[in-house]
Amino acid sequence: MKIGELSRRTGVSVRMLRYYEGEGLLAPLRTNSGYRDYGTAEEETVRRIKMLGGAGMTLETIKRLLPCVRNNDPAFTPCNELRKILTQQVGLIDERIETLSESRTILAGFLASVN
Amino acid sequence: MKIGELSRRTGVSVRMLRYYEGEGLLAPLRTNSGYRDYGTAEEETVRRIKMLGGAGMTLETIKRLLPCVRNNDPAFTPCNELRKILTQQVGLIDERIETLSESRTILAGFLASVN
DNA sequence: CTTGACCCTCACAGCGCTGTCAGACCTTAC
DNA sequence: GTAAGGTCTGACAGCGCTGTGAGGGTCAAG
Repeated sequence: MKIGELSRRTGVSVRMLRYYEGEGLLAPLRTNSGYRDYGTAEEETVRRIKMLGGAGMTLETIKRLLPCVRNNDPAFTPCNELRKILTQQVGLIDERIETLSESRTILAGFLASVN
Repeated sequence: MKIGELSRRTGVSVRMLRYYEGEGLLAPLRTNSGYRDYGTAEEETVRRIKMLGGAGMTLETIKRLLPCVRNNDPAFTPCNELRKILTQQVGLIDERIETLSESRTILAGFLASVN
């Protein structure tokens, strides 16, 4: 399928689909005239990228994760990197939450002192 | 005092001090030769900017907040905007934490499914 | 064969900082 | 007077996306 259709199906903008490719996350075939030609597998890949991105992952990180994901369908293939990356990501998120919580405390303190 | 000294005293880089000025958060005097000349009040302002920034605020937001802060010393002067802005900021942080928590849940789910 | 919808590549812009570099002047002290 | 160190302005770069626009092919239907 062409890029417009894939975009409609996945809800990912055409711009972003091309960007994924530039970042090495997708490698669609090309027609003679140069049009990108995506298969069903690519569609699934895009869905996963979207999902992982929605979980706050960088494309760079997703890229590292994709080899563990591309193979079979319903769940993830547990390759060596997988657990490691996921664990790192959770740690990263925890840090961010921690930072935000501290900020929240500070601001809430200010707010309380203004009462 | 000159910018270098202020930088040393506050721990804010020279670059950032100039940036604050460009954003309208500081307005130091100038010597005849064009050097910035900061007073004690400015130093205190920089400390506050740093603190509020550390609490996750945008310079833009801090700028709106400063008029409520500049006047007296130990705490904040409760001007009309103050409560409103602080409340907004706390709300913003809560949203971000919420988003991150959702991401965390998703990733933790993946991680669990890999076990 | 023309029109419209789609596709291509390349590149600029913006978010909110922050570092760094270039080219040039000022100040202090020897 | 010279040298070192501080300051000035201006501008480019990077983070990780994302939209938008220009300029130009492609494909299908009428």
